[in-house]
Amino acid sequence: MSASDILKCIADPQRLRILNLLDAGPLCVCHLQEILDAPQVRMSKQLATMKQAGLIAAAREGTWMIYSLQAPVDGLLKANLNYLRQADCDECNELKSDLKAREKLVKQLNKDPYDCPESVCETIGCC
Amino acid sequence: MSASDILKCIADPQRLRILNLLDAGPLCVCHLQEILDAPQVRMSKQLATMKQAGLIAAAREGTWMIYSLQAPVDGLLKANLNYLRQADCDECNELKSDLKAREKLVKQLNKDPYDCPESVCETIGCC
DNA sequence: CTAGTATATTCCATTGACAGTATATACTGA
DNA sequence: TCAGTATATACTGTCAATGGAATATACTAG
Repeated sequence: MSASDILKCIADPQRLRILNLLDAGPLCVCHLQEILDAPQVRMSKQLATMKQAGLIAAAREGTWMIYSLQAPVDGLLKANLNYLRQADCDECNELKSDLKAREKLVKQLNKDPYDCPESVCETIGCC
Repeated sequence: MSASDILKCIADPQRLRILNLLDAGPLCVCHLQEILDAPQVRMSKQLATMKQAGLIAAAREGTWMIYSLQAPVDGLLKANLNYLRQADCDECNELKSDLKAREKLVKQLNKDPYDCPESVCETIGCC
């Protein structure tokens, strides 16, 4: 996995948003879909791409798949996320609001624990 | 010019090498060709791409074109160059050796001042 | 075993990036 | 004006990325 390959992953707006969200903690596919308002196929394929690239890891919990950044988190990815989250541009602001949407979703799941299996809640820390 | 567009520029190995070299100071097309061992067409087109992206600037000196990083240097680009130059990977090491090749070239031009017009020498600091 | 839910994969079409060849442009010096 | 050098652009073919529709898989609950 070369630096260029990692940068190509990051260079896609939606993949970047996914990586940004996962950096705040694991999430399952359906929650990513919801936050990013993306169709299932696209999400699944982008996740597959990044998994192949070694940037993220998947773990099954029943019928759900939980994705997280592959540990140890790639330094180049981390450097870019750090930069973009403190910078001021359209895409950077979107990353910030995505993180807020994530918070909101987690709180909502806290109220409605039946929305996801208990083991999932433990993993993503929502309930 | 979005963050993704800039990342797409950086994500190409040869464009990255060009940006890395220009970060050490301006260079003309023929010198870039020489250091990167790339045909003229390819070099010219990649430079055009990055110029359109607003990452680099061009200045004519007679028949020569001198390229430099567009000031102020884009923060995202800088962050990536900084990271990659201190990291340890194949591409990172190539960036380091490119900088050495640049040094060598400048010294060589110092000895052979007729290789390039005087105004060029002043700009790139070779003679 | 069946139905249902969550996710992945296959197939197909479209678009975009990139390379190379040939040609054009911009400039210099005689 | 002409020849030569440095660089840019147009044209064309090829290959990779991306998206959507349909389908397949993996799992759970009954």
